[in-house]
Amino acid sequence: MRPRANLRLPARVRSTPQRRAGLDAIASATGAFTAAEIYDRARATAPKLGLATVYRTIELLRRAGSVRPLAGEGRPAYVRCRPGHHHHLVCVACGSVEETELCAAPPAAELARRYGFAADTHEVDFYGTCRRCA
Amino acid sequence: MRPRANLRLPARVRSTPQRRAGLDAIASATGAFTAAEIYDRARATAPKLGLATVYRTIELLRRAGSVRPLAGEGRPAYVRCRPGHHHHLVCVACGSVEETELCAAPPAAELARRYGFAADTHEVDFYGTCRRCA
DNA sequence: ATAACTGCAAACGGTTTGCAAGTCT
DNA sequence: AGACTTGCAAACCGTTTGCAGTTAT
Repeated sequence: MRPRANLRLPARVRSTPQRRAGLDAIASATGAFTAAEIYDRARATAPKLGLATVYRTIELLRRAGSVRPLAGEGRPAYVRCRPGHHHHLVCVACGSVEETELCAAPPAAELARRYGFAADTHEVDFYGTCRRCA
Repeated sequence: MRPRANLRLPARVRSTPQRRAGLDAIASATGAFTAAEIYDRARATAPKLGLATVYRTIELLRRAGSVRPLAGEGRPAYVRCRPGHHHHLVCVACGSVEETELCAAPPAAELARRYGFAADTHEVDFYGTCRRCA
């Protein structure tokens, strides 16, 4: 559980029952989630919801920075997150995802100096066992 | 081009023409590569090679730590790499991939203290522009 | 001799797309 | 009214799998 993230649709899009249902399902997700899970959950309130619409809603939120695809091990999944720089602690036991502002990235200046590499972004995900699954 | 990595099959597997072809194609890859690219390239030397065999060869090397799936943006791909702890600098312009041993990952102790999280592994990939594409 | 390996083709799972019908503003 | 959104079903893409035949050891 947890104080639910304030999750909103981007400015210029319409508010439809389907989007609200998807949004609510994502807002109440506790950890990593898949599109199918959101689909199942959201259909409780919007029975005729289509899976494609769920994907479209996720994409909407991804562009807004409120959802990220999770790259690592196992099945593809997404995480709800706040915009801005942070990384994820992914529990391989229960799938919960916690955010941390601790950043594993060497400073860009160091990469530039040593490799001539201009880093735009980086992806960092930690995989391990969370407190409750320990 | 570049000094080619010494890329070898794991100990207990058989050396077949198909595997050698796949192995060579991977060994001579300059940056990130897809299974389909390896397939195309390897068929020059092993015309009857099947795509499934390419995947099986990649999996072999992945388990040996010589190849990693690349998570980030864009199409799925793999990178050849040496075993051991390191991260990747992925050029979004040309697709080249460089390894760096630089790692500023927060020490496991810090994650444990702050989040009760026991980190097993982490994935870090940098996306930006390499020296030549600057 | 035999266990490992291969190609093929079909199956798979997640995601995307084209389109006609419906809905928000 | 008009642009945006939706559901549906089919298409897509990368990957995996079952299997009968082949090959390295």
